[in-house]
Amino acid sequence: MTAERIRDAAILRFGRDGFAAGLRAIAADAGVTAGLVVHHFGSKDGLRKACDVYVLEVIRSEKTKATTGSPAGMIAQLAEIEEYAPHALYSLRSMQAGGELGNAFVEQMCADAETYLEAGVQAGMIRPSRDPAGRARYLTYQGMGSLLLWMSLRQGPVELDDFRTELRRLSNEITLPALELFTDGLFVDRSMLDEYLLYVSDPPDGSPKP
Amino acid sequence: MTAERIRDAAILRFGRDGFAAGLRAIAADAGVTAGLVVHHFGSKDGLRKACDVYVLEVIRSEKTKATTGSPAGMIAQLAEIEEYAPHALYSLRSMQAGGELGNAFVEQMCADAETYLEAGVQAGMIRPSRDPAGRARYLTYQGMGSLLLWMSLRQGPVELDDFRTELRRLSNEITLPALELFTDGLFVDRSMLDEYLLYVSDPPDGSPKP
DNA sequence: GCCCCGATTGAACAGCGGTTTAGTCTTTGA
DNA sequence: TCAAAGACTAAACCGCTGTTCAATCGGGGC
Repeated sequence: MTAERIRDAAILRFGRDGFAAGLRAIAADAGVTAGLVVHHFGSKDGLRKACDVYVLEVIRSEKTKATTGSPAGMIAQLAEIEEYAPHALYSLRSMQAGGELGNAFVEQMCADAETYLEAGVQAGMIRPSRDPAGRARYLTYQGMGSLLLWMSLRQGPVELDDFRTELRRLSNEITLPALELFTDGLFVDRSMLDEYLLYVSDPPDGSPKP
Repeated sequence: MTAERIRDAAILRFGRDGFAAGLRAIAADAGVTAGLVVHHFGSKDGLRKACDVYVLEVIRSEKTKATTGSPAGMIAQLAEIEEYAPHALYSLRSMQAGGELGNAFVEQMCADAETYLEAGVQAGMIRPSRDPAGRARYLTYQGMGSLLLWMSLRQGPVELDDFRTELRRLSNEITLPALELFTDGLFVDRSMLDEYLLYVSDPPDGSPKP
C-alpha cells in the first residue's frame, strides 16, 4: 500500500532529520508528491500521529526485554537492535520534540523499569529502594536523557548506520562507570544519605515527603 | 546600549521558545525592528553566536561551584540560581539544538565534574574510579541529559518561573533515589562488575579497552 | 551652518513551509 | 460499457521566515 510506504518513509525521514523535515522530502522518499501525503493523512500532524501509533505498536510488540531497568542495559540492548533502529530513532525524536508519543514512551519505560527492578529485587540481585517508583523514574530519565543529549549535540541529520555504531561506542564507554556506580555507589560513607533521611523525617519546611 | 538590550531579549526568547523563535519576536521584545537586529549582528546566526559567547562568559565567571560532580548536586544548585536562570535555560536550549556552545558547555561540565570528583576522592569522600574521566563524563551526560529530556518533553514555551519551580520539584523527586544509588549502588553483589573486568582484560574481540 | 555617519525604520524581496485546488488517470462495480 | 470513486499530480496559494534596501532621524565634528 502506498500509504504505508509513505508512513515508513516518514518514520525514516523524521528519525534522520527530526520533525522539521519537509513534506516534500518525505514524499520524494516515498516516490510520491506532497499533495498525496495530505490526501492520505489529512495534514502533516496527521502523518505524525499515524507514525506515532505505528511506532508505539511496533515497540510494544517487540519489547520482549527491551528494557532491563538499568540505563546501561537499556543502551546496550538498544544497540543490539538492528531491525528496529528506525523506530528507536523515531522514538528519540519524539522525546526530543515532546508531544504525546514522547510522553507516553517515557512513561511506559518508567513503568517497565519499575517492573524489572522489582523482579531484580525479588531475585535478590538488586537492592530494594525506599521509593521504587521514584528510583525507576530516576534511572529511566537519566538513561534516556543521556541518549537524547548525545543525539541533540550532533546537529544535522542522524544516519541510521551512525546511530547504530555510535550507540555501540557509547555503550562501551559507559559500561565501566555504570557498573562501578551500580556495584559500589559513589560515596565512601552513608553520611549524606543518613542526613537526608533525618531531614525528610523532620523537614524545616514541609516541601519533600518521605 | 541597544545592541545589549537586543542580545538580552534574544537570550530570554531563545530560552523560552528555543532557537526557532523569530527575529521579529525578539526585536519586538527589545522594542526595535527586525532590520535593526541584523544591522547590529549581521544575521540571526550572528545574534546567536553573540548570545553564545556572552552566556558562556557569564556562566564561566559565575560558576564558583556551579557543578559538584553529582547529577543531584548539579540540578539542585541550578535550581537555586535565580538571577542566572535565563542563562541556564539558554544553555539547555543550546544543548538541545547542538552547535558549538552546546558542545563546549557539556565538555566544560565534564572537565569540571572530573576536577570535583577528584577533589572528593582526595578528601576521602568519593570512591576512586578505574576510569575517572569516563565516570565524570558518564555522570555529566546522565545529569544534564535528564534535565534536557524533562525540558524537551514539555512542548511549547518554557516560562522562567515554571523553569525554576519545576526544577526544584525535580530536584526533590530525584534526591532520594540519587543518594540511595550513590551510597549503596544498585546491585547486591559484585558479580557483574567482576565479570566485566575479567571480560575487558581478555576480550574475545578487541573492541573495548581497559 | 553644514555635513556626514551611524542608528533606526518600514516596506519590499525571496524562499520555504503546509495546504488547497483543479484536473488527470486508474480502478472498480453495476 | 459506462460512470462513479478514489489515487495521484502539478501548480498555485498563503503565511511565515531571514534578509535587503531605500529613506529618515539624530547628533558630533569642521
